[in-house]
Amino acid sequence: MTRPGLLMNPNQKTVVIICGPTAVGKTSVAIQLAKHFNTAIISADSRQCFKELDIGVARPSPEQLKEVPHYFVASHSIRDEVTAISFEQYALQKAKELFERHDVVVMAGGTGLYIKAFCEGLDDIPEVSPEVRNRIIEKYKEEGMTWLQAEIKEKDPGFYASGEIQNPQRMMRALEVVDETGQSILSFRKGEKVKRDFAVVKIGLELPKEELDRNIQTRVDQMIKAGLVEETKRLIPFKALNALQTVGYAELFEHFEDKLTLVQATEAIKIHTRQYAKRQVTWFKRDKEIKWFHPAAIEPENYSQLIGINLSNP
RNA sequence: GGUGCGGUAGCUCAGUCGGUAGAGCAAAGGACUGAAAAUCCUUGUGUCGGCGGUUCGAUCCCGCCCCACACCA
Repeated sequence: MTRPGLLMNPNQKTVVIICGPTAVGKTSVAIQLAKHFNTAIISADSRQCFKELDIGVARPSPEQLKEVPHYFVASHSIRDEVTAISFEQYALQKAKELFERHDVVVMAGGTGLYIKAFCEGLDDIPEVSPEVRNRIIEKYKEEGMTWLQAEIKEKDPGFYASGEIQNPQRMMRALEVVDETGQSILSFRKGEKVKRDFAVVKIGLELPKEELDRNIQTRVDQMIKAGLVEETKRLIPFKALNALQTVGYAELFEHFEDKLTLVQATEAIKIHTRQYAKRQVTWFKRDKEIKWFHPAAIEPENYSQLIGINLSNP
């Protein structure tokens, strides 16, 4: 049981993170694990947290949710502002509460930035007032990239020099920080990792590409059968919200605008989901702390070995 | 059968007044610190339908053929 390098203090509280691309099978692995340790799951998924989004974000079924308590699933509204920072705070708070009664907490999800924020924290950057933020968004809509680039070049030449001057989201973020604080966003980015008072074990799930592609195809077809079109139709009034800039919904909005047939939209969802999965893999592969497994390899007999902890449940 | 329009990258198409060609999408790889299922970066790819002719040179002009679509019979 004791494996050098993997062994942790048996008394230490541990978060077991199940990550990996969409449709790889995180949900059921996480549930298995949580049941084994008689604990709960904190989701790390930037879209499953919205109660208005169900089919399109592959929310765990009511039966699954009943098997194990889940947090950050259907817990927020699409009108709420959910960000990496608010997730960090939410998840840390939940973990703290759960550790009062459990030694292990499971976290499962595909949003790499959220997991990173939870494990290492994000740099402290002063809050930006909504007025400043909205003014920049409006101005960008009117004047476009050229304006944004000129603004950044003038107000934050350091950021301008650092690249990313084709990326409107990053530039707007940089701009709002200088406008708010008078300082470059770079001056706040210390990149220091916060030490948490719990241990973290990161498990990545991976499948051969062809198999993952097949899962994605099947899943998208099932979503359509399960009523994704109707779910999306109800959300048309909210399509401008950030929460709905989401694969599965965006394409169907286009369908409702007669830009795509239903068949074309379904095809587009599959393609965009594949691309999303690829981006997730690129992100997670960079994290050398993640140990990778085929989902089927995660079974009760191997838990302690895989996870490298010797915890049985109280 | 006749007329018209077309056949160019995996797909949709642009283009070359004759000097072997290019966008979007897809694909592959990558980045990522308060929108992250978002946003952005990099990179291929072609017997330009076939066979002949004209020409120093044809994907482009000419002829024939094949295929698709539309209309007329």
